[in-house]
Amino acid sequence: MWTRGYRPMKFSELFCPTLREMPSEAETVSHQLLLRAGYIRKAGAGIYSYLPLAQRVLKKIEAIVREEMDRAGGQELLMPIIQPRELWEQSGRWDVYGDEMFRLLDRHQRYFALGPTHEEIITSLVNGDVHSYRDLPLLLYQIQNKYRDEIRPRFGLMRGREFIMKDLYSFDMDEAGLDVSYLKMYTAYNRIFQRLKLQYRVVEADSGAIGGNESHEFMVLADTGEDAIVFCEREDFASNVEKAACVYRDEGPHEDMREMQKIHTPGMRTIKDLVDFTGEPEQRHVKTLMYFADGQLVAVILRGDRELNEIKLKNVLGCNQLFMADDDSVRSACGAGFGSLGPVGMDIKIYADQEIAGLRNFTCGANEDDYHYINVNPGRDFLPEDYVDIRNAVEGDLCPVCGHPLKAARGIEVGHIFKLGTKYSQAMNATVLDKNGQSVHIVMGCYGIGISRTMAAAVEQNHDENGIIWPIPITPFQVIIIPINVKKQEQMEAALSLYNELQELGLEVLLDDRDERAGVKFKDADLIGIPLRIVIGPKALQENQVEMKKRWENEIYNIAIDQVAGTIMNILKEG
RNA sequence: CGGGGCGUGGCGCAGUUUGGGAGCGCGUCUGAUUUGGGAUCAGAAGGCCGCAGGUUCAAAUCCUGUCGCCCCGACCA
Repeated sequence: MWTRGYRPMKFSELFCPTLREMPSEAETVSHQLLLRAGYIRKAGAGIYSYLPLAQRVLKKIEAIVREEMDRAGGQELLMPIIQPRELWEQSGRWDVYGDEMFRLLDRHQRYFALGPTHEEIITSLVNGDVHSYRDLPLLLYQIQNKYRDEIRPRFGLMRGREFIMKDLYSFDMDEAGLDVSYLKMYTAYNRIFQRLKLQYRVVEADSGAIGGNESHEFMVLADTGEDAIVFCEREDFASNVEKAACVYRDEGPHEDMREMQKIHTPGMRTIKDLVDFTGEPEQRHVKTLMYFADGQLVAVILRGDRELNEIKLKNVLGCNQLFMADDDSVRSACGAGFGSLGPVGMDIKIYADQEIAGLRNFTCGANEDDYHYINVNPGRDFLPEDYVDIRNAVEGDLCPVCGHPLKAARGIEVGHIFKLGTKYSQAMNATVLDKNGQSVHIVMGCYGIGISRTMAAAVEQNHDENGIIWPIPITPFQVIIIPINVKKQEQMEAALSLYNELQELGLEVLLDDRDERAGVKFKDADLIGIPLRIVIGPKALQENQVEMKKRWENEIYNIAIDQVAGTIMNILKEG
C-alpha cells in the first residue's frame, strides 16, 4: 500500500522552509505551492533543488513506477547523462535536435551532449551486446535526469530544463513483438496512474520528431494543462487535438451561389474586423495563411473560426520544415499583405481545409490591400490543390469512431509511449540474427514518464486555497501529529506515545514539536498537504481523546487515543 | 528568437517621473507577556540598490552596455 523505510520525523528537525507570502515569480498553482510549502527552490531558470519533502514524494512516485516496470518485465539500469557527440551523429540527431540540446566541450575540445533522451546510447549499448533473437525481447529502463534547453522553461517543475524521467526502451525481433511490448507498457502505465490516484486520460498522440507510427499520451486532467485534448463519452476515443482527425460531413443542401463582388474594406485585417464590418459570423469568412514548406510557398485556407494545426499540415505536405511566411515574401508573391489574402486568383498551391468544400458565399481577401471579396464559392471562383484535414479539433466535433459530439479538456502530459520501429536501429545499424541466421534490424519502442512533472501535476490536480492535498500513495507523510502546546507535558507525552505507536506500524508520521502557536502549525500542515492530521489539545485529552481531520474534508472527529491507529490504518487502506 | 515586465536585507514591495536621507511589511535573533487557525510589546542584527562603464560637486534614481529572472507565442516527459 505505501512504502516503508522512511524515518519518521520531527518538524523541528525537518528542513522545510515554508513561506507565508506567495513567491512573486510563480504563476501556476503547483509552482506556487511547491515553493511556498518548502518542497522546491530555484537554482536557475527551469532548474530546481528538491528539498526533503519533495524528495520523499519523488521517491514514492519512482517506487510505484519501478514496481510496475519490473512487473511488466523491465530491467532497471542507469545510463550516462554525458553522451559523446559521435553517437548522436550516427542517429543524425546531433544536427536535428538543434538548440534544445545542451552541448558541452571537454578539455580536448571534444563535444558532448547532456542527454535529453537516451535512444542513441541504449541502442548502441544493446547493439554491442545483443546478437541473437534468443536475447529478445528486452525491456530496459532507467530513472534519470534529463536535460533539455527549453526555449522557455516555465511553470516550475512542469517544464524544466533539468527534470527527472523514467524512460524504458523495448527491443523486439519484429512488429508483432513490438505490439506485445507496447501493450505491456500501455497496461503498466494505466496501473501506474491509477495507483498514483490521479485523474488521467489516455489519448492518441502525434509521434513528432522522435518518429514511429503509434503513440499514446497519458494526460493528467487539469485546467492549467498545456495540452488540449478531445474525447468521446460514448466510444473509446480520446486524442490530443494535435492528432485528432476532424470528421467532415457535408451538411447540404447548400444555399444558392450568389455573384462574387469585390468590396472596399479599409484597414481591416482580422476576421473580427470583417465580422464587425459585414455582420456575417466568423464561419462565413475564410482566412488565408501562407507557409514555407521546405522552402516552397504554399497557401492554406480555413474557416474564420478555426485554428490551423501545423502538425497536420506538415504531415499532409510531407515536408520537413514548415514555418510561416514573412510579410515581404507574401507581398511579392501575392501583391497584398496579410489580412487581404484570399484564394481567388492566387497562383500558389492552395490547401483548403475539408470544411471549405461545403461553404457557400463566404468572404475572403482579394489579394489587394483593403479589398475583400464576398459571395466566394469553392469550385466556381477558385480550385484548391486539395481539400485536407488541417484544423485543430474542438469540442462539439464529431467522434471519428461513432459520430457522437466530442468533449474537450486540458491535460498535463505525464507519460508518452511510442512505437519507434527501426528508425534508430537502422540509423545505428543495430541488428540481431534471426532463426535463419539472417541479420535483421531490431524493432524498438520507447516509453517515458515525467517523474518530477508528475509531482507537479499531482499538486495541480489536488489542492485547495490552503495548500496541497496529497493523494495518499505519494504523500511525504501520511500523518501529522500536532500537540497544541508543546510545553504542556501531558500533551507532548500523548503526542510522543502516539508517534511511536504509529511509526511502529510502518506509518510515516510527522510530529510537529515546534514551540509555535497552534495557528501556525495548522497553516503549515494544510500548506504542505499531509492527508491526516491528529491534534492533541487539552479538552479532548482529558477524555483520553484526540482530534482527527482529513485534509480533504472539513469535519473534525474526536477519537479515543487507543483507536487512532486502527482508524488511520482503515482510512489509508481505502486510499 | 520576437513581444511585455522585473532586478532595492531571507520573502513581498515602496522609493526612480523631478538626482542630495536606503525605507516599509513579513521573516530572523534577544527578552517579557502570551498560546485552539500565521500573537503583542520592547530591543537587535542584516542591504556591493543585479553587474560594468559613463554624466555629475553628488546616482537606487539620468545615459550606455551587459547579465539574470518572470509572463505571452513556436518545442516536449
